[in-house]
Amino acid sequence: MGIDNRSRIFERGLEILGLIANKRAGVTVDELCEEIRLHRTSVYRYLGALVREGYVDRKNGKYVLGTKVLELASLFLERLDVRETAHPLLVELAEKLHATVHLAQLAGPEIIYIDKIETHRSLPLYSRIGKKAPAYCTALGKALLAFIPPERLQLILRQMTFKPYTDRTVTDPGRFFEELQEVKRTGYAVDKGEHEEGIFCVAAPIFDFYGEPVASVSVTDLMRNSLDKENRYVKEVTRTAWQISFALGSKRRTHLDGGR
Amino acid sequence: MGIDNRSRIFERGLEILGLIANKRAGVTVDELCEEIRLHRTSVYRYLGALVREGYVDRKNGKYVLGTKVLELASLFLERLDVRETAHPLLVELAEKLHATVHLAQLAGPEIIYIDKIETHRSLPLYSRIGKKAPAYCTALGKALLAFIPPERLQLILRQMTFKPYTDRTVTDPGRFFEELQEVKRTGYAVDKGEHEEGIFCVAAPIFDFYGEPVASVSVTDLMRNSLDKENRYVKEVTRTAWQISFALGSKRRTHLDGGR
DNA sequence: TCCCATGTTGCGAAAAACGCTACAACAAAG
DNA sequence: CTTTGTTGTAGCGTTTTTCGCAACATGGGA
Repeated sequence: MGIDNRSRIFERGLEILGLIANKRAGVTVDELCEEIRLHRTSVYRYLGALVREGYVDRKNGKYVLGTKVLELASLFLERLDVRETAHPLLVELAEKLHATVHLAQLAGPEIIYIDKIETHRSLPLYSRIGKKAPAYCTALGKALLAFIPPERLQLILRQMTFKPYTDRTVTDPGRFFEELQEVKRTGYAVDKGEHEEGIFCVAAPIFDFYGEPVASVSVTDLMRNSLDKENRYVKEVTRTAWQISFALGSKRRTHLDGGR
Repeated sequence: MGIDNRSRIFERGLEILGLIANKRAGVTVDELCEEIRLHRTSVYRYLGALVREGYVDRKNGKYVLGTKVLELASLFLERLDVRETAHPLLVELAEKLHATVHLAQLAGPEIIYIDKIETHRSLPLYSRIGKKAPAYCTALGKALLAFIPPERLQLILRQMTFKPYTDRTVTDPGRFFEELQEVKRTGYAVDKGEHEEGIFCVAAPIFDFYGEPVASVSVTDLMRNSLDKENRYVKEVTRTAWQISFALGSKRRTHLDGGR
């Protein structure tokens, strides 16, 4: 952490950019002079650089943010990989709960695991990074399906065949759809041995900058668990999912918010 | 047009920010030194300011864009009333045509996407909000260039380099100018695989209260389409553009009316 | 251990910014 | 039609800041 005050001019320039950003209606040169206590001439020179580089535009004699900031933000988002962002938080979650944690994306009517964190106590499971599993009988899948746009959901439902993996697997489309509504309402999904016998999962969706569900995170344990433990899983998984969403720049405040 | 080279330091700082933005994997101090031919010490001081203000973060010893750029971009988008006004109408258009819809602004000789609506059937495209594309080979760009004041057009034309993206890209300035006249006459622009191979676009300009073209709206599809479908796209896109213009208080009755 | 890459600090020479004045272009007011 | 005010440029002496050098930490990896 370099606490080096020695690039004052550049810092002041950035400060001016920040000031302009925070005035939605635009700002005049004199207002800027007032705020940073500089001579008009000097402010013009900062503005010249900002305008030349595209960070600031002139609109009806006032200065407003330019398109360059959008361009940078797009590059910032491009670099943001859900997996990279999520990983440390997933490790933290796995360690806190002493259980296996998964990260998955939708791939048609299936999910694909894109990350997996095991702890010393974790169970031998079917999953592996890159492996696929059906979406309709996994918590990870349901957490995602519940939040995608209705048209896309319909499309995916049509591609699905509800094959029973265990005697708890939901195979009735109507009942499945109802379950998704419940997931949408509560913000998390569960799987009680619907895919693998005796395996219990809780999952929550992760939203990106645009409010779109891009991945989901889950914790896995044996089914013979107390209600207390189950509640703790729900709480921690949703918390982690929310943290990841936040790190991705999501604007959602709760799972009930609409996208965008 | 302030041609005042006198804020070199600030400008150089912004240049450094731009360099960092364009390296997705992050950049080291020495790489930056190389690029701008400055001593390592100085670069550190610029970076110090950028990190302090949140424009840049350190990630594994490399420097990458920070969250501040996202923050500014969201403020930028918030200020755009075109976008807010247009959004519901764009969604409607996308649903009606089952195709991807874009909203863009001019940014010098390029366009920048400020909104994008996808449907379940939409194509995987290169675009993203905040991303830029050349104006001369996109329908969105041509729809805007055709309606800006001649002096401004001349200025922008001088900044353009006509690089061929596909073998259909128009690279002759004279022919391009003629095409703009045609766009001005008909009120809409098309792009038949001039930017992305096999991609077809129709765009129409949006005018604000003062009759100035402030944005354009487009619909995108594959090129293998019937003339009927093409005509439908033209009709619907221009209709939506007019609705948005109207909502912005545009006084134009047709695209042939003069501005102001 | 030494080495090399990475990051921090002190200081003088050199360069840039600051802010003064002056001035042009334009609009609104008198 | 002049006056007054606003907005943006330009030149230049003075003052402040930066630049780049060298020296100095730090902290792995061969």
